[in-house]
Amino acid sequence: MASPLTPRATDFPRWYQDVITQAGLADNGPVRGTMVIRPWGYAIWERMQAELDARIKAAGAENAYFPLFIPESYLRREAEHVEGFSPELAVVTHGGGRRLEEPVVVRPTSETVINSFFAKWVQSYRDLPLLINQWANVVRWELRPRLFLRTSEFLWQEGHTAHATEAEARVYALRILRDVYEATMRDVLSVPVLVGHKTARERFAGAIRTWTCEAMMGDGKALQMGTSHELGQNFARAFGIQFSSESGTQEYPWQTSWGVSTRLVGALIMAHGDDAGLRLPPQLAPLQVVVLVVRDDEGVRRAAEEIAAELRRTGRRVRVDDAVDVSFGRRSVDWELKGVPVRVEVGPRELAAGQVTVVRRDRQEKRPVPVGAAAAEVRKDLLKVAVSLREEAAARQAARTVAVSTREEAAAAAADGFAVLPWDAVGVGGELELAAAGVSVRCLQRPDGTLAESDDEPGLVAVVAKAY
RNA sequence: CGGGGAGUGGCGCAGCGGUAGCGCACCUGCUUUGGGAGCAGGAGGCCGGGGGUUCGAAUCCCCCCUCCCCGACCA
Repeated sequence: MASPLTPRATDFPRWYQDVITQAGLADNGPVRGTMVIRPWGYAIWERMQAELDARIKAAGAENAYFPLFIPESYLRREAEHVEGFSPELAVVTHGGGRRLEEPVVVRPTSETVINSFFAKWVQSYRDLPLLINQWANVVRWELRPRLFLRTSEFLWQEGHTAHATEAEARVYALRILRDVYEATMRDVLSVPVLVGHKTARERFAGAIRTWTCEAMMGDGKALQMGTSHELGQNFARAFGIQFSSESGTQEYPWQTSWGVSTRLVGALIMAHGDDAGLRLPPQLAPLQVVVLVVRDDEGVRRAAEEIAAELRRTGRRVRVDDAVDVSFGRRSVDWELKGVPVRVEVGPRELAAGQVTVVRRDRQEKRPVPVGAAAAEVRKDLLKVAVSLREEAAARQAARTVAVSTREEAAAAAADGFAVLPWDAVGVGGELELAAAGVSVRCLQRPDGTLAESDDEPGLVAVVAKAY
């Protein structure tokens, strides 16, 4: 039987769709661009949420919830913001069987509603900083949807903060970028990312500065995984947020906003998946270990249960697959598609020799392990999988990143990887030229990969790639 | 919105004037079970919609609808 997946080298986008279907991650919804997230996919998202939520709270933000419906007039208050979002708004014109006097938009993001309340809540410098996060769905009507990567409705987290000074806002935006986003991507998703500055062209509508986490996918294309924005005083002015300073003057606060979405699930698939399916880092895997009963046998079942029980006692997420009426091959393939990091095969033959077989999903190598040592070996393997997935992704990124010096070279090199060149060699005009070639400036950094103070700092380099 | 394709059981497709079929999946039974098992039996389809041509239309003609792919926007 052939693989249920199109090989990545044959057609990467199709492979991506195949993985989502075969691993049971999601289905298309009935309305174009909408997505049904199935249990296996949702469990992965829930774990991402939990990890992000803990880090967001550690950074001092509190969760709250704001309404789905926003008065259309709110969007218009910030000029760039409306302009940026108008093309993708879903607008509700009728409610309760009547035409609404003022249409309401389904939130594409919540800057406007949240800031209208910040105006009410912020009176004094003592009310600052105000650090709010919300988990919600948002709608941005998409012409070319792709499951998890670009859907008309998606789930995300959006943080919104107000600070007394520009410097404090900047520090907070960067703290979220590094301590929450970059750390989660690296340590939880096992996806190494480039952090950098967005160019004016790629900046969030209404922001004065946008920071980004960009990762390289299995086909060499870039994916924007998360952004953190400095909003300056734009929204504060638009929504009349003012506070009395210590010296008694009325001031506008400096704000930030930041978000990551279910797109992270797409990133995980494309960063780690192989021709056998998904490869999940143990930190996110709904099941970390499957103990597979190879053949129906009393002793085999007992041994499998014992290994599973020991792993559960030490906090691992384990399932015993004893569906022996389904062929061994079928079950192996299914768990590989789903990306379970480690599989233990228990069969009568090896058990007679006092052994079981342990298979790491990332390498697909089988090795015999004494029954008594199985649980301990599995625990070690789980740690190794997390590291090796990250290292593999980092190695790919390093191997497919080249330094170039002209826009022509950058466009060519970005065909299947990242091109790095002096930002001076691109410039605002050069970005249009690159766009015509199907590539874009993903971010600006200092040559050593660190973050620049601003996008006009001298000597910056541009990372150029094809983007999702 | 510009260019290109396609609509036929759950999914993927064939059939292109004679009244609908294949693969996978599904159901039942038996045999299997160490890498997507085999055999036998079975269920499931206003052939996208409307109109026309014809003795007869999934098939030919006209109109409409929808979806997919490629371009400009995008977490």
